[in-house]
Amino acid sequence: MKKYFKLISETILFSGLPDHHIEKLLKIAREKDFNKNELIFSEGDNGDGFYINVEGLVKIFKLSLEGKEQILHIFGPGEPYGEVPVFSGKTFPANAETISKCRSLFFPRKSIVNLITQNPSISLNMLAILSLRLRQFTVQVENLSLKEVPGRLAAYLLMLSIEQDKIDTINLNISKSQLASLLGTIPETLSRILSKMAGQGLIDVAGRRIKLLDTEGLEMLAQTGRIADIEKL
Amino acid sequence: MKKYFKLISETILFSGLPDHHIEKLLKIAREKDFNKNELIFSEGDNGDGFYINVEGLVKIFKLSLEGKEQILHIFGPGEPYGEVPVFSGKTFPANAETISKCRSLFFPRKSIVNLITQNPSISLNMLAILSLRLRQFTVQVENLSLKEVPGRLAAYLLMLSIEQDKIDTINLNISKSQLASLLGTIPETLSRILSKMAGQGLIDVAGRRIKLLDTEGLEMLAQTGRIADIEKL
DNA sequence: GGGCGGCATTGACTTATGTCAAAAAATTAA
DNA sequence: TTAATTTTTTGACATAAGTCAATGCCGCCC
Repeated sequence: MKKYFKLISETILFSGLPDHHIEKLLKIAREKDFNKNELIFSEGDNGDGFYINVEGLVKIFKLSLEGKEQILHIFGPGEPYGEVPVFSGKTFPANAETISKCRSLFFPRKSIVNLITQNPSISLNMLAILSLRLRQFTVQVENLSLKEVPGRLAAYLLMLSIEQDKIDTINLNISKSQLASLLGTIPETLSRILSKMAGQGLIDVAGRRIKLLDTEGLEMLAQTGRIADIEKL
Repeated sequence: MKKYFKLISETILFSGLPDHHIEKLLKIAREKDFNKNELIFSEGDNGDGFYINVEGLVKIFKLSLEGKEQILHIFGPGEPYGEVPVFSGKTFPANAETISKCRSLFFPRKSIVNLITQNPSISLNMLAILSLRLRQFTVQVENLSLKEVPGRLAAYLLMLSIEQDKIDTINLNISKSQLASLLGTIPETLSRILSKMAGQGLIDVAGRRIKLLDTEGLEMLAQTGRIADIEKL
């Protein structure tokens, strides 16, 4: 488990924690490996601990009765997930499944509650993480309710370009159908909108590689969220 | 401030806290009064503390550039709001405005962070509150993305009927245009759907008083979320 | 109590996005 | 490489929900 020392000590959750504490933590943690497209937990399950992802991508999502999927988060290495039941005392509010081959560390509920009780800085870190996640949710609700799909897509592309070094050619780390599910739409609609935006000279699409040709225009689209308002200008 | 003792000691946040602690808290708190439709804070403002509402209703909402509003929460007496900046270190992610004449208690950041540092049970309470709010957001995203407006409305009505004593005649505590904004739609659409559902014998509408005539049907509508799927049966 | 202003409803119309089906492209396996 | 499976794209069509505008309704305040 020593191999995770660096990663774990650099996570937001455990940053500022003295080394001997982190070593203790790593003794408590259980390594869990998952194949691609493997279910980690389901909505309604009881959660007796939370995870920190160390390798691969995990998606957190809701399903409708007809099978439409809405992705809530995608978590990469270093990010914790599945904490809600630990503190709320209720079940998981959504499903978790791997997008790729994955490895996560599992921390049992008891030990994390102990740690928080003894260590105020951890509890403040955890409060910060949950607050940031609430923040993200306000953005997602705003996107779904107040922006049309092109606006959500533009916002996502711009976010990626900031995440990935600010170069104007970005790489989707997920498939287009997963992206559709993240943006709250379906693959057909996403496909049409990608080619429409390419036709307008905003982007250039080549598989998972997307070149941002007009960041100004994309920013306007992301802000207004509505096609109609742009075409008025 | 003594008059708030009972209310504060019964909030989820401070439940289990010894009396002398609550008295200390009430000395720290500042009483804030607001008129109807008064802005409490705006998205992007710095937050140097959080609030507990004691009287009236507060809405937390996002605004689009064109002025469309999406309500995220409505908080009544005993509920805390505005905590995100306290822990995330960032600004308010949304706006807060009163729906009615209102009174809230304001707790400065410093004293609440102190309290948490000294009192692990408070920090666990706060973690529980934030976790429950994350849970609510997953439901809101699900509603917006996977359910059509009639489904969201049915779910809301059923929730109200549980909140309000389980009697089958419920009372909207907000105006219909505010309800539209909470459900992620506009008043015209809500109005049409209310009369459509009345026509189908699901409900009976008289101003803000709504009688649930067919809870079975409403539950099905709330679950499937899509009109088309119901009409197939 | 009467007029005023916000709230709610209704109608005609537009549009963004979903549905279904089929073809094309890309990825994986054999 | 070829075959097989999945992902993506394209087309024709259906529809939920938004827009704009007008009217009706109700509570509120002078």
